[in-house]
Amino acid sequence: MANDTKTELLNSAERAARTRGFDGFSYADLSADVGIRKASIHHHFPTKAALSVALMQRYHANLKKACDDIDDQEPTGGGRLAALIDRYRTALDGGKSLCLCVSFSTSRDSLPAEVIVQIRNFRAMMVEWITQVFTLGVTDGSILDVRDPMAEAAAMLSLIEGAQLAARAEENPDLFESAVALMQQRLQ
Amino acid sequence: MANDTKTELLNSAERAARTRGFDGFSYADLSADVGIRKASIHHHFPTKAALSVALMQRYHANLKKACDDIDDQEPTGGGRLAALIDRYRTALDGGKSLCLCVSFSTSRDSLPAEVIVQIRNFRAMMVEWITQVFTLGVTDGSILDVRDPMAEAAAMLSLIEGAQLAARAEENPDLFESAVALMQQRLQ
DNA sequence: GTCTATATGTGGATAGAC
DNA sequence: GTCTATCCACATATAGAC
Repeated sequence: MANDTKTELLNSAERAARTRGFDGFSYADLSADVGIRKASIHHHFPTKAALSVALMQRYHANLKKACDDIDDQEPTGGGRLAALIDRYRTALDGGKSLCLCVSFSTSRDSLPAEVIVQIRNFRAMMVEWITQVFTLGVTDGSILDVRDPMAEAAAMLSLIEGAQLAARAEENPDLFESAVALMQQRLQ
Repeated sequence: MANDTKTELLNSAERAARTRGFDGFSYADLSADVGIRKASIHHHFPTKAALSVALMQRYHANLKKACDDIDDQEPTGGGRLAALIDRYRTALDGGKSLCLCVSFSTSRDSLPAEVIVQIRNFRAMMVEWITQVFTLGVTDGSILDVRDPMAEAAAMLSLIEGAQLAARAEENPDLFESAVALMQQRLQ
């Protein structure tokens, strides 16, 4: 079930979208990557718009689960925020890949309206989770100098997305580290 | 000299690239926008790669000048940083447009090697300038809680670029404000 | 579910007249 | 410097056989 064609197509498409953007890959690329003909892809995803919806849906679910897993494994606010930063660091893949949400944002006008809604929901979910993490960090003293958890959360998400973008621009993961260094120093 | 065809093409291309990404516009779009035929555009910019180089070159010069102007007009570090944030806020155009550097970063693989170098130079220039602003802000006391000016600068650039991206994702400038609110509170 | 074959549009780019 | 006309590659998508 995990390695069926549909899943392989989603994997290939997500990799492509995150490295080259939504307008930067085609069904021909997926065809070459997965090893089936272009026309066969349409059987699984009738249009590229439908594919983009499926991508965002799976991405949202995956990140939600990642946040839940972090909650299970890290007891402190600081530990949870550090784990989130690490997740984005890993997703960068050495400066070759972006968060799908970041990648889709620049291609906004090429995407169906449904994906725009999905992007809004994704960001709302992330900001809400990060806000709770900051709130916990105040309570347990594991994050320094927290003024306003909600404002911190909005800034935090922009910071790590911007840090990914900087690293992607030069394909240099050091730029991600430079951008998040100050924030990491606040985590105990 | 300011409104010749070449400049109009650059203006149209920059607007297009910043709203739809480098892969999101074509010579046909520029043709319709500027009012000359596709083939005529090739007289001014033989290839799209050459056009992208010209765009980044002009963008770099424009931002350099903007920073110089801010230096002239704002005496304090806090004032200068606030002016930079305002520049990025204005560039957002209500959530429709990104910094060219941000837009190009996601299309990295479609761009000529020369542009990648230009992006690196652009970011280096910006980080250097912001670092000096933070240093001044420590001296004159106009920016609160500055730990390390260089680290602050890297984080600052990622923050405002990420904030633009968030606002662009939902075409909602409020998200830019939410992301930069905490930073603005540190400016006197 | 995958294939071949094809339709139809658009991409960047060139040749040569004016 | 701009035009018409054209090239070729590639995009998404469909029809119908196996």
